[in-house]
Amino acid sequence: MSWTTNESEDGVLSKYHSESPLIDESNGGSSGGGVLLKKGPWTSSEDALLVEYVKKHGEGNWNAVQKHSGLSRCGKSCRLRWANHLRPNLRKGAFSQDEERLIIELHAKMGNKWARMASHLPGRTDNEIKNYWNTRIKRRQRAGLPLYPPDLCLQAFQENQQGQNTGGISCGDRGQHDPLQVNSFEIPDVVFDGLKANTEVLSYVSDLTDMSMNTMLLKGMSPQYYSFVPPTIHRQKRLRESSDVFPDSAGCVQNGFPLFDQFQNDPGDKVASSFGASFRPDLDPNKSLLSFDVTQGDHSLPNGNSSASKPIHGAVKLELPSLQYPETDLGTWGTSPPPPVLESVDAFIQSPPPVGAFESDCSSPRNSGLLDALIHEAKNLSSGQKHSDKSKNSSSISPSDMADNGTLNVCENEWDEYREPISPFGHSDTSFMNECFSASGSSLDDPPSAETFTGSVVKPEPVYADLLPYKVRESKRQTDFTRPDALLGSDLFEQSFGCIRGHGIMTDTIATLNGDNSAADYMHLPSASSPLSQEWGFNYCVWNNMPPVCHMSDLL
DNA sequence: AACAGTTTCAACCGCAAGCCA
DNA sequence: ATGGCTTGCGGTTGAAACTGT
Repeated sequence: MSWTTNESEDGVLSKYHSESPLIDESNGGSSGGGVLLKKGPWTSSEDALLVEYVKKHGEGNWNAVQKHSGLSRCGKSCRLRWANHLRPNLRKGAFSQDEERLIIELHAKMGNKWARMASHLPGRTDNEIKNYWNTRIKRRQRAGLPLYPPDLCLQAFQENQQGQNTGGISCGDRGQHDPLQVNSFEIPDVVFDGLKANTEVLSYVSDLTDMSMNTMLLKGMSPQYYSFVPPTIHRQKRLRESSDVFPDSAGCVQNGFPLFDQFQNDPGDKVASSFGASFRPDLDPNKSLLSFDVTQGDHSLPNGNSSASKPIHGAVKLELPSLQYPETDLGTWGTSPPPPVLESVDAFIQSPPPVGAFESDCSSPRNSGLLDALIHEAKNLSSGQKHSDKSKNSSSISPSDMADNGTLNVCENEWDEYREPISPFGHSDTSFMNECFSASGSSLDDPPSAETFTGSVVKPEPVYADLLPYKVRESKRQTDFTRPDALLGSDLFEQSFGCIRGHGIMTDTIATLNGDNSAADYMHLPSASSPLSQEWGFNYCVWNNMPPVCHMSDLL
């Protein structure tokens, strides 16, 4: 138990430990008289005093609590205790599914505006919501899942388009929309809070109409694009992470296969290495997004075409919108010392690399809700396609690099075959896979158990059952997703992974994770001997967009 | 059972806005 | 206009609880 004087409320002048939960009022009752103020956990007697005080005097004037109640707590502490624990009508316990969904929705809309979010969740405190969200971020990061359900992004986008079509921008939280009254996963005014009254930014919103969501999602808008970095991350921290994430020749960026670094703490190490070994010989850097040549520490390519851009294609594809990191120096990518692998992965998910071509065109709605970033990214992609020439000579990645990349086209074309016909945008493969592999859960937090490749247990990620694409739902009826064998043998699985059949990656992966050869049986595949080159681009796309290899652990 | 690693959550801190004298 | 005070907010910390080995 620590104590401090209230001579400086925020600056602790002295601390010491005491056995006594409460300080004797005789120590001094004046709030300005250097009274020792207690810190740390509240005791029930303190709570009682505070409750009694509020009953008598009402809320507010918290600095007076100490005077009138004998509590040796600073006003701030009293207010916090009251607000978070003592006030009536507080809802305690785990968030319900509806609440969780609402939080996600609200966060997409507001960003880290915990207090505002709390006002939409009766009985919940900003602190609770904040803690929940931070936990969620960690979990989803670790699992390699997007922060937001793809549908949320789509919905935001559609809302935007509707706004365009009806001659106006859907403007943010106007204080009228009460999400509690929204039946479904509706986010009518999501996204554009930060765009109001900013014509420059709005201009890119209009550009959005040039591209479909399909384009956005399929041409490099991998799921990780909408696992946007939360704005909670300090700029300085972002910078550090951004540089950490792009060490020179080592690691995720270099090989363009970021998520697979997660294998490195796992027996799946073998998988990671097998990827490198399997693919390198056949890769054509001009066609593939990836470069597995670990010798490319200078980011140069065999064809001499590019510098930093090509090898990090995959990274950029996987990354978050650059708009939040315009200040990060691209040049630092290759100079920072290699970070710990897992940190790297986490940071990689969280902190996108800056992309010069991206940052050049638009101002960044940095402080807006996270989905703003998606829109921003979409605009960047769009504009990048329009100005491909400009970026070709750039040392940084540009959207056109991605757009021009034949692999992506392959990816898109092939994915069309697998695209969910009912879903308006074919449903991202991420959601598809996420949902496939976690579809057995009925609760938002109740999918099958998942383990990360760090070996630590990760709380399963929410499943948005009602967001399941039709095909998945249909398949779900016929397949027991709680049973890996059933899933692996199902048509759904076949469809999902059919794209990567033929080269044995999946087989190897599963076999590795299983520690046996059963995967080959499940996959009905020839094993690693099959040619890779034709399929690699699309394969990569699938893996790229697929969450997470980690999710293979869900399967197994 | 003991230990270590991880997660959760209550509480603290610093800052900023609003109010008022 | 200014400075002090109060309140509110968002980020961070650290202890407790939990889980795996």
